[in-house]
Amino acid sequence: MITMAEIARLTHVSQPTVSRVLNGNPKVSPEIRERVLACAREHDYQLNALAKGLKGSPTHLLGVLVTDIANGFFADLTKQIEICARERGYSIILFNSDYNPDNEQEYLDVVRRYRVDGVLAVPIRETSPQWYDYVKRLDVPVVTITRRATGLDSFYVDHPTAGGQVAAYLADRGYRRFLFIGKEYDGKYVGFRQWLAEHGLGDVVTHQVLQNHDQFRQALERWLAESDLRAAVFAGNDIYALQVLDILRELQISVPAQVGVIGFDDTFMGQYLNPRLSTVRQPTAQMARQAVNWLLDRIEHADASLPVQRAFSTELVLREST
Amino acid sequence: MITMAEIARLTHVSQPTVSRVLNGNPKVSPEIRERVLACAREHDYQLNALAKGLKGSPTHLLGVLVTDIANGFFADLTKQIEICARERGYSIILFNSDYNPDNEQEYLDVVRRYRVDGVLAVPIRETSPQWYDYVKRLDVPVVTITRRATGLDSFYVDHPTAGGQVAAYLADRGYRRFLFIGKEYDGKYVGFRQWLAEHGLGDVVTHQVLQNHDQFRQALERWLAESDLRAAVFAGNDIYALQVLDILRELQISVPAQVGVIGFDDTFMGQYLNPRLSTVRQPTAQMARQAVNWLLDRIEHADASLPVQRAFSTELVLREST
DNA sequence: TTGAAAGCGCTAACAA
DNA sequence: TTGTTAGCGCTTTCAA
Repeated sequence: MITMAEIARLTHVSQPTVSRVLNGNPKVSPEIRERVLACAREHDYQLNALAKGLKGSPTHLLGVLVTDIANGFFADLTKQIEICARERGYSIILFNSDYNPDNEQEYLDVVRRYRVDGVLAVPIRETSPQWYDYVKRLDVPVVTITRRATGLDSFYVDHPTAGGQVAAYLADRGYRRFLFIGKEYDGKYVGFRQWLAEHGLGDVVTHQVLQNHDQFRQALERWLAESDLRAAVFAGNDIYALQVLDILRELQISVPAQVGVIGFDDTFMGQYLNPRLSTVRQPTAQMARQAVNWLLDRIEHADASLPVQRAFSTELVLREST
Repeated sequence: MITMAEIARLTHVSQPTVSRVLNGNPKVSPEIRERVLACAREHDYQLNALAKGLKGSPTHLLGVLVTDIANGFFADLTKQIEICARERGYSIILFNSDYNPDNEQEYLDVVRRYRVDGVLAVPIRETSPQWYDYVKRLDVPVVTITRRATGLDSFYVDHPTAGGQVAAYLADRGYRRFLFIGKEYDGKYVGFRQWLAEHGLGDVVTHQVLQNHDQFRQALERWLAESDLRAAVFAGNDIYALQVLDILRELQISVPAQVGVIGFDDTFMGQYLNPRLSTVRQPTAQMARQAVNWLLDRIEHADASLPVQRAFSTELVLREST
């Protein structure tokens, strides 16, 4: 690959002059500019971003850390991030933590090696001191996305609030027993439970982790048999909801007539499912766009203002399943 | 961020000695090694990959170019690529071409700027001379994945063959009219049509591009009204299939009783749809793994053997929709 | 076994 | 307006 020095030799100018031309510095004579540009074009010159970055100038690389790119929601988020970053001239290094904190930590090291200008992350344990400490030790800005991390720039939807929103809706809709699919400490479940408790429904809610089909089918069957109050399932994400719908069909339980189902994330497929899935929409594109722009502003203006905590509101998307 | 020179100063050795220690060169005295390692650990040293890459040594960066990361199939593929690359110590720069050849070309330039060691790509126009020429001009190995590109390393499933496989299955299943959803030049459609033509069914097959719901619904309705031969829809990917199922439900046409539907890719959701989706499985993980390993072997052993064309076979996954 | 010196390709400061 | 020089952090000779 041809270098500036080489072009300089071929066009009989100094190498810094080539640099000036290629960087659009106005104070070069038109003839030299022409000669250099022609030569660069002819030899298909490409800047060596490594050499440039070495001199301390920005690498225009962003680290993007997500938990699981195969999940449609994060795939979509990543896509938005990539589009937005590209618009501003940045490329992204992608890393998948797979919900493993060791991977997460390793990645933050890798990211430093490549001297990325900043990091966008969906952290695993956003509230843990380790995450906070680790981020604080990095020498580049880090923005947390989709989760709220105290003391760090965060662009997120408030999961407890969203959980409460779902509870209110389901209760209003006449449901009187509730099953949440996901981890007990999931913010959505916390807010869901809390709303129900505050409205006298605290003893009719439980949760279940979805591990595999059979285990879950049994658990669901058992739960349904326990009572004949009108029941609703709140799935922690649309993928769980999809699986719940499938099992209910196996059990020949009709949705929403016998059991209501609501998901979370409003992934693409939800609108086409049978029955169409009620769910909670996160403003993915907006969140991604604002997070990227905020990060890049911090980078480009060496902005050291206080961390922002930007909460986005969720929106109930009501379709056929509730 | 601390540098080798800094560590050298602190430990009273020369900077190259620090380099030796950090690179595990055996010929350094144990005491020095200890001192240097301790200092590096204490100051949380991280190699500057840019400086290293500048010296011509590998960057351990791979460019990954996909058409649409938001499509579950490519999200899955990317995930597998990332896992496999990380196992061998490489990080990936991700690009989304969005089926736009301009983006594609731009990315190949960006990738050169960062001096990636190699590229894995899902090209848009894998058979076009432009793609071939562009790849040939790059000075790093490029491996084409999921598509077959003549003259270049390719790890793919043969789409025409898969299309033929689908045709044979549908015909055998008693279907007598066929609609393919996708572009006319799609390899799957080519093979599909060819098989049908060879078996006297060439005049009962057509195709339709899915642009938006209404346009497609009308087209589908019209097509269904044209004849009452037993009809099947072959969707170019599972996402199309999902939409076809939805429209058929709107039209109150039962699947598979009145119309059969088969998808392509075997994305995760297919097994949970109602009805469960028949589809064609690509061996994603295997394809990704072999492609990455092949690419890395080329890189690491400066292997300049002839291009390989590795075709993977697809597998019909028969569920409820046909 | 260790150090000195050079150089990768670029930007930035300073001179001319 | 252009060139000279230095230096970013590292690896790689070559000497000692």
